[in-house]
Amino acid sequence: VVHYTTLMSVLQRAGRWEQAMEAFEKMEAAGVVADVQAYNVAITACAKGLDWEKAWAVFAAMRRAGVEPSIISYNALVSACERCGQADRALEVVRNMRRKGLTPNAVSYNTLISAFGKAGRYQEAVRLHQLMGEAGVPDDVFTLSSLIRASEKGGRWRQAKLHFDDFQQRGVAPNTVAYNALISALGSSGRWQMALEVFQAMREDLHPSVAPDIVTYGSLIAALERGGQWHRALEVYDQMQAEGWKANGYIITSLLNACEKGGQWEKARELFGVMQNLGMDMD
RNA sequence: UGGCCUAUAGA
Repeated sequence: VVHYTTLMSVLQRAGRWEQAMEAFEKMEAAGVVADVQAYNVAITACAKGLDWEKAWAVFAAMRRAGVEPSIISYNALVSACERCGQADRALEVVRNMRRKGLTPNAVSYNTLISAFGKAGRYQEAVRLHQLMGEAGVPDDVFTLSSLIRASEKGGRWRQAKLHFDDFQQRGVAPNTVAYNALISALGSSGRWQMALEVFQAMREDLHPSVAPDIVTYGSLIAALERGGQWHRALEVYDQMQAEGWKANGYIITSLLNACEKGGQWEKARELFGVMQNLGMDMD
């Protein structure tokens, strides 16, 4: 069982969720009895495949087999709902969890907050955060990035910044993802100057867990593109390369859009060449 | 500490 579960875990993390499910079926066909962890990985694989119904089916099969779902099983099911845009169903799963005597933990709350944020239901996301505190479950950096993302949906860049500052003041140190989310939220609202400021603050942050990554640059370049700042976008691109980062599809597309808006056809042509060297499709 | 759950970028 451990070998199968390890294999499934690796496949699912590599995005090969279909193969992970095949391994699960092969395991059962081979007469190996699945344990909780094996079921949990299977549910996660379904979640990655954006198939909450299949996740639900695996969960039901687990119960039928007499295997007690753990809090992780429930959380994995909540995650499946979250990924499929089923916020209300996610909440229902957490209610079922409580009914079984399991207490929702930080992962449960964070996933719910993310689900409501993705659904554009900011107020409910904030309400869940409040309930989390009342339940004595400490919020963390996952909560923070989920709340920032929830703010971004409705163009609430001020709220995004407030969440960021609030967490920081309470001693929850932002990490790379939290900074990235904030840069993205500011960019969506057209606040490219502030996005640049946050990027600067990020570089000055002493914590080792806040090093800019490829998503940071993607978010910042997108923010500049939206603001019509093609020249600054290209500057950031140069800086990124100087630090050893290789462009990906997100970056190139944003830069192409930026150049197009600015009428920079020469630059766009260069980027086209880069894209082809990277073996990307040009659609 | 051999296997399981949550957050961030473009079109």
